[in-house]
Amino acid sequence: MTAAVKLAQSNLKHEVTDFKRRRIREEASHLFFQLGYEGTTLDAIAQRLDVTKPFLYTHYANKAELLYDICRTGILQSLAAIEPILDDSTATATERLGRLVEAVLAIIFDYQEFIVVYEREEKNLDEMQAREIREHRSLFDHKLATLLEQGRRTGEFEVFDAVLTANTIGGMMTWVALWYRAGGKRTRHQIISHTLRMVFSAVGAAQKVQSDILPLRHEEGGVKGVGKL
Amino acid sequence: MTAAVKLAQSNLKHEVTDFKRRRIREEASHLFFQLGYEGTTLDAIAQRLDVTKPFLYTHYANKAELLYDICRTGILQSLAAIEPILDDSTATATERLGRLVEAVLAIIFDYQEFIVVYEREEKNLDEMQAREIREHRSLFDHKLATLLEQGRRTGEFEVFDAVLTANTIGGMMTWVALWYRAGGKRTRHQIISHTLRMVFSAVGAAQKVQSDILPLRHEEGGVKGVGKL
DNA sequence: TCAATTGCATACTCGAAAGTAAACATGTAG
DNA sequence: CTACATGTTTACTTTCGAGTATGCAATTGA
Repeated sequence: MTAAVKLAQSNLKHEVTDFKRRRIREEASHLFFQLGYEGTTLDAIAQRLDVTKPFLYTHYANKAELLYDICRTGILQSLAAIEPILDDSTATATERLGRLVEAVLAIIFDYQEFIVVYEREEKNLDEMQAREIREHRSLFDHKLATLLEQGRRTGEFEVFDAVLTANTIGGMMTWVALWYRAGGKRTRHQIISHTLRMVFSAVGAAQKVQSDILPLRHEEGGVKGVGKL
Repeated sequence: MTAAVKLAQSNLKHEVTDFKRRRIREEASHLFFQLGYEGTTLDAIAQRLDVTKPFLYTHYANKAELLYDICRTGILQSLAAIEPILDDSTATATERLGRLVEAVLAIIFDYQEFIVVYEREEKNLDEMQAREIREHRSLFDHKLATLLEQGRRTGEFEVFDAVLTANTIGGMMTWVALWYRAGGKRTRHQIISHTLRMVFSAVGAAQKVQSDILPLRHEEGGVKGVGKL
């Protein structure tokens, strides 16, 4: 067997392995999301994947490492989504902030369970792994704060405490992950529009009126749809 | 023994009982906060209270009921804090909103662990109890949305979707509970001021400049204190 | 003084789940 | 045809923690 063929097979194998890990992450995060980390057994995860428990141990050393892989994926996806936007030096801070919010919310809708699991189950991570993930998280907040600071310098934003404001904006988006349920009263599009409003007002930015952000009609006699978003 | 004396003793006993339940709630919520619901053993709670596990069963039928008591206390404190403010018909919507934010943040600082435990561990509640607490939570959101709607009618606020905006404001405050740690870089007072800013901008309210809300000084060369709030 | 109730602890049961040892099937190189 | 590697399962161990049966000491009431 030539070296080239061996390499090709090795690559293939890694792809297969990564595919399997991805499938495990998906099913495990779904169960962690519903039942919690401690409330989910490895047998239950294995059953959803139509394999057995020892099989999982061929991909993860233990249960905590599986949780780590899930949390890591969520935060790395978010970081990957914002980096090209922040690096685009041709765009104004306002444009970048708007695109950032849209990109992060897209990730939040796609990886909601990963993100919620991280928020809720961080305490179950190994100390080392928790620290690594917290650093990624800090990096995210730092990048956002830096963008706000840039906008303040150009006069686009009116921000008094960039760190706290970045934290609030990050919190707004994470909060969406925590309450959003598909099939609720608000569409994803409405949530994105609303969040853009909130974010721009938080930084004191002049919002361009977007034709697709329409106010809801206000009916008489109270607030509609309370409690069921 | 007269009926009056019996009643007095009964009240006394209830006070003692309530005091004990309160102590149990405090220690249990502290451990649930640190280690999670499933990660905390009843033995560990008992040890912190210098009693034994069966003692806990004289006050709670099971572990889930203890969690219920904690979650219930957190949300009921929040509701109790906002009710007199919302009922004060002499105040403008703007005034009431400001007082509401201050009152809820005060509760969040005092009952932080209760609130975080509810956010993280709701899935471990019995279905009936979870529903009851969710209803209290909905009531909170509804009252806040109603206030926003009132402010919109008086022209004080510019709110396009009162339900979503109320949800965002509630989320901002809950988010504080999720990240705040005593001894961090921001004082409670700074956090309250910042949150008031964010909330008023979210509803498009004209903020009165408050002498005690001072901007942080902006130093050269980047963002300070990132990751350590 | 002596029941009876209360308040709590000691010591147990029992189920569940993480992790493992060993076997087994299937393919592949020599 | 045989030996070894790969991928997966069956069947096991072991620990741990929720919940309980029972006992005992102190207080209360007659």
